[in-house]
Amino acid sequence: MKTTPAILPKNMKILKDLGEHIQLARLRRKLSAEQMAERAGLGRKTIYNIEQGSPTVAIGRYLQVLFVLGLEKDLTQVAAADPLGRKLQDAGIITHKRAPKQNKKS
Amino acid sequence: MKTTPAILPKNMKILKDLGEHIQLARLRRKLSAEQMAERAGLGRKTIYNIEQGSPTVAIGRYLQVLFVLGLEKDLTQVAAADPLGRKLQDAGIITHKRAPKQNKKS
DNA sequence: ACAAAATAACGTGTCATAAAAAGGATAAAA
DNA sequence: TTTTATCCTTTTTATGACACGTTATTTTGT
Repeated sequence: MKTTPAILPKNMKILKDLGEHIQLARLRRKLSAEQMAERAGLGRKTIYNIEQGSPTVAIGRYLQVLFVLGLEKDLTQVAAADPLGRKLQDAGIITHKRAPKQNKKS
Repeated sequence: MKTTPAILPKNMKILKDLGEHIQLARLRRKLSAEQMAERAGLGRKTIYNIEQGSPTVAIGRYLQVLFVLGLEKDLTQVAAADPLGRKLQDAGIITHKRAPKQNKKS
């Protein structure tokens, strides 16, 4: 019975901060939680959960909210740069479509 | 019967791109989807869904994956700046903890 | 070096179950 | 009075386990 994987406090904070930023952005636009819910096509409670930084809310719903705020573009930056990955790639030049085989058995 | 809210193609693309970026980051690290699943504490199918840009995957699971890749910090940038919101705020200076009353029903 | 065989990674389906989301209700705060 | 925090219940949905065929990569044989 795999349950929701434990999320480190450090990572919870990331979501909590994200929720706070979203709430502040909403308030700056003078929108009530209910108005936000309507415009995003979600329930009031989901808005609440998002602003609390709940890890269980689907990313699509976060996106709907960000879209109402006009902030959806921010998501395009996530995982886009990956400087460490580039470095790792430089070490082994060839680009694959799949991960290399890792000699699982025998 | 509120179902999953329709997500605009434009927004779907954002998620699709995010998924691709995550997959590329994984491949650069030479991790198989299964290894990623183990490290993130998720199923391989969820990894697959994330890399396809599924809007239904919980943000906490995206976060777990980003954390394995060392890219979780990218999320801290989302909704953090809000230049439009600042402008709007400048227009009406006062900051509230709640949205203003909006005369709902006469 | 080249082709074929071996094997691991991947795409995708089904199904049972854990979990998300909405709706309603209430109390408290602004 | 309106907005917000939070609880509870029910319906809907996502997730993980398993499985199977496909495809990429590596290895083996010549």
